[in-house]
Amino acid sequence: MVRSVFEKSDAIGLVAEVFRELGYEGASMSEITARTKLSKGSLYHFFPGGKEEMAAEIMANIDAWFVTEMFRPLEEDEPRAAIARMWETTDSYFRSGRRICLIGAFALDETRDRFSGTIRGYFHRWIEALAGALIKAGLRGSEAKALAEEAVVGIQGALTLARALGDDTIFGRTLTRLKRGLESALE
Amino acid sequence: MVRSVFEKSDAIGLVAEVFRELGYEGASMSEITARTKLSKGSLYHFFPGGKEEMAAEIMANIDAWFVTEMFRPLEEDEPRAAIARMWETTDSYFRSGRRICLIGAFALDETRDRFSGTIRGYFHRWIEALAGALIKAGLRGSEAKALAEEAVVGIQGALTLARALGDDTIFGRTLTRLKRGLESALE
DNA sequence: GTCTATAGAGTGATAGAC
DNA sequence: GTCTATCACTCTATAGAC
Repeated sequence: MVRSVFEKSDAIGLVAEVFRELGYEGASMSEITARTKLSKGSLYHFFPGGKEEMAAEIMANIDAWFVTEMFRPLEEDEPRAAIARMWETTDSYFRSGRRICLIGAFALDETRDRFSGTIRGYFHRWIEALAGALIKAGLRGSEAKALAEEAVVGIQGALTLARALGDDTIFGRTLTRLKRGLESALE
Repeated sequence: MVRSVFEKSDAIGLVAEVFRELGYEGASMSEITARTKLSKGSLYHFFPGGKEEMAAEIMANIDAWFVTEMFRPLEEDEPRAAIARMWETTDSYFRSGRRICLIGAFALDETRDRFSGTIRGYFHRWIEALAGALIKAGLRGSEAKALAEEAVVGIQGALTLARALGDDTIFGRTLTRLKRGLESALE
């Protein structure tokens, strides 16, 4: 018998891509087993709570990644450098718009009610961390908050339109516009 | 026996709200019958093609509404007045951000593959109609296109964040910002 | 031997179609 | 309401690591 041994963290990444492509309700266990090549035994071993636990762990995993790679740098590092890295991180994480934001997608339907704390926390911290960096870089609080909100709104909207239009250029174009908006406010 | 007689157009509106709340995969036939009070018999009478036909007709219906109320006015009426009305129509249609964009939500998961033509056409026509009005109002084509895209991106992003954050103010704030951006470009 | 990870048939419930 | 397919999930068996 051939055995492939996975770590739980591998399973989280594989299952995450299925949820990202199919949505929470659209990702059936049989599609998850088919696409990940993980058996039900493995999946229920890693996630005894089933689909809901899978999604919760995936979201926690995404949130933790953003905290490490983006939010904490914005909160703690030199603000202008951290903001510059934020744009790069955003473009590479979302693969120039070809990959959607799972947390944003879950926010749109009733899936939100299962995970509302994580969803709200993720977007709230992103906006607050960016606004904080803008304040440290010299902006007034009200302007910083407005620009941070505008940036996160723009990123989410561009992800929706990139997929809706099948347009590989709109995400990069939007990031460039948002980046310039912040830079001109900081001059 | 009490009978409520529905027209197909009534059924479309009722079922649309269920899809909007639950998503395509999340909206099971039993939830649709429970929430609309329409029997399975009525639903299959109106939509012999089942769920997929329901969703297709709902999207066509939404698209037609936007063509009449927003896209054709932008294309044919006095541009500044049509743009001013677009902001009002957008705010009231999406109920100040409490109602999501069904077509945008369908774009995010594999549901998109079923309806990609309608989804693409809707957003493409919105951007083109707004850009056309901006050109008629005096802007250069490249600037008009960029601002139109920015507006539709911002509307979609604000809808996502309004639901994600449970924030009733972000949608109105975003519309005001986008409106001012267009107005200052037109001065 | 014990233990964990895996495989996948089997469960009752519920899906969408009619 | 009735149909069959598929749903999320359970459970037994067993492979390999120790």
